[in-house]
Amino acid sequence: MTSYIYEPFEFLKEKILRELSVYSNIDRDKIYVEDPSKPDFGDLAINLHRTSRLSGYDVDSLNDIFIKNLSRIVFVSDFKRIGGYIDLWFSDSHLASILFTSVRELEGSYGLVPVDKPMRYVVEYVSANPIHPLHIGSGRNAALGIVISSMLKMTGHHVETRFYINDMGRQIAIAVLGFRLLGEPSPPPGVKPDEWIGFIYASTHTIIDIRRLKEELDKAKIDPTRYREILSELDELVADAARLREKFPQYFDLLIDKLSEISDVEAEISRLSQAYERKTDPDVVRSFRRLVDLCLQGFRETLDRLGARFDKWDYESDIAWSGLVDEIIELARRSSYYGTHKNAPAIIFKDLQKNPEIRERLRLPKSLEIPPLIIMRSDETTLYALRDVAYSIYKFRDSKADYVINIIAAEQTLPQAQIRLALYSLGFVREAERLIHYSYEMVLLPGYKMSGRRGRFISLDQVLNEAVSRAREILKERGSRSSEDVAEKIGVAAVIFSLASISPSKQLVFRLEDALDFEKNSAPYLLYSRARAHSILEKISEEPALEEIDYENGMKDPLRRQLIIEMAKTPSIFRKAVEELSPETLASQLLKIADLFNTWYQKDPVIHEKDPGLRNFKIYMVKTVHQILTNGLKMMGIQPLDKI
RNA sequence: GGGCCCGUAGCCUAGUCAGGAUAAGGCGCCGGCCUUCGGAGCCGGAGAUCCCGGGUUCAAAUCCCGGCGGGCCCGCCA
Repeated sequence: MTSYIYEPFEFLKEKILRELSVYSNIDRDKIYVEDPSKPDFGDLAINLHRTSRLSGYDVDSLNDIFIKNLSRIVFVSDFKRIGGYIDLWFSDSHLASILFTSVRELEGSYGLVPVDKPMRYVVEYVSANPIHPLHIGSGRNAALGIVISSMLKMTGHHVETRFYINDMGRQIAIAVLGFRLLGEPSPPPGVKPDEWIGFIYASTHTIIDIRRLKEELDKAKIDPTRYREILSELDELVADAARLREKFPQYFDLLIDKLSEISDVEAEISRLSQAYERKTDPDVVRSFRRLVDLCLQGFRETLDRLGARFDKWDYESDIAWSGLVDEIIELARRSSYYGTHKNAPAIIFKDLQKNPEIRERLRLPKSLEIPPLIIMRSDETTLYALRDVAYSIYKFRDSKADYVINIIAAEQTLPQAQIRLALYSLGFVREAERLIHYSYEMVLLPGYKMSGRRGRFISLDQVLNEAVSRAREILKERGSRSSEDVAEKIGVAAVIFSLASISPSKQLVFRLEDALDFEKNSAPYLLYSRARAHSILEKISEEPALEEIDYENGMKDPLRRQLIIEMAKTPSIFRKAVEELSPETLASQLLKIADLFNTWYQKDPVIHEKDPGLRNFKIYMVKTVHQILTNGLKMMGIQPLDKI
């Protein structure tokens, strides 16, 4: 006999409503219930007005019918009409016994509701350009990707994670130009490879820009306003250059020399870029890959630290070389949506995007007008959007995916919509409908204007290092004797949690001091709460028998009762969080459980409880808290710590 | 100019999609506790025109319309 229930609260709620429906002869779906706004209003509230509208009965008749029948339901212990509501209370012993039985039978997985239909998901995330270290924005992306993929995995889906390596385009070519001019130097000792590449990229870019601006300055002498503008821009650039030079003067100066020998820098950048895309010059290809791989080496170090793991690393250039892009171009040419836009070959979405049904199915923003997608430049090289169409198809094929989730910043809403429309118009209807742009807003650092191409940068590494050293300090202050490893884990967890626990649609101002505020609303707080629960359980040698739990007595205390109710609801809330891909829902439920647990255990001894029935009850409460926090933290991509 | 996202106490956040009770939590502030199963604690308090204005509804933070403020996007860049 299976004796566990995945969602105890939902289970009882449905049981009660079905019985009530039968007794009252009103459809279950027409009885409208809500979560009461506070514990005084019961465990569940029937909204009489709403139910009246749904069922056709007037409020007073409904009240009479329900009041008469509620007393017949064994799972309801009490009920009360207050204003427009009938508030009802679950039978204490039933609720707690279902909860604890499930906790025991589910053997550590309480809180995780297995999905009905496991699906194959691809989660593509981070995918940062490999020309400078990861920054805090990539950190938000990584945190979201970690949570989304572990939520899906832990509830039974198959997940493949992918990192798309944007190794094409002008930016990389600029870095490669500088890299080659310097003789492709390895990072100096102690310098992280991505930081090294970031230096080369920013220096090259800045030197080129200074040179270009100086030429413009000469031409602008006749226009005083423009002249002053350029002058002030130049000032800023020179300051950036000075700062960059300070890092590695000999390399910086060498770069200036070498660049000055090139008469047409732009042409050189284009030459490199095209040689790579067309794979015409093996030496250039080798340089690109060497630079990109160096940078990725640095990325991996940081991502490993965060716990962001990737099953596949996909080079954009491999997609471009694979023939898939040519296939797509061919398909586009034959398509009825083919046309020209700005004198370039394009897919025109004019009529297609007016169809409201298609807009709905492709989840295109209501009034977003989507311009044509240009499929290649006039020099016949490809554009990133088209390569991305090819890559989307590749992801579906290679992973045999049911859904592909792209975790990509909100500023790419339009190109992402273009990709879905392009897929649709080329006949990849299923892919178009199942490609999900998981969008998130920017991360701002207060008072700091970041710029990768100027090397003005706070890297994710710096943020993590600060978080860890702050964690170390706090541990020391508290007299903890835990290892350096614990400080590392707490610091990293704090950063992940602070980046993933607020709605992705909201802009996030990242304040180091907030993320590192280990008091409340933070990973350290959750970890600490779980460690307490863990240590209580460690001190208990026996496994209490479920039959020896005094449920009635256990539920008499309002603090205990409130925690029990919240814990019985948790699996459903977690399930909702997974269905809606909503890390913030997960985070706030975890905080709620931790808050209730801390408030309760503080004044109600568990181990020292004399009454055996009550003691067993409390032990099971701690067990339940422990499981919920363990599983919830794991879904957040945070490994629990038994000792802090 | 057009579009997308955001606006909830001094500050941060949940609730908004699926409208319902006195708008929920945290930080900070004020006052109190001292009983460490892990004090990173506990109790109490003050603090909100839910950006503004209209509309729909018995009922609006939530839905609709119009504004305002902030961010972002509208490239043969990625």
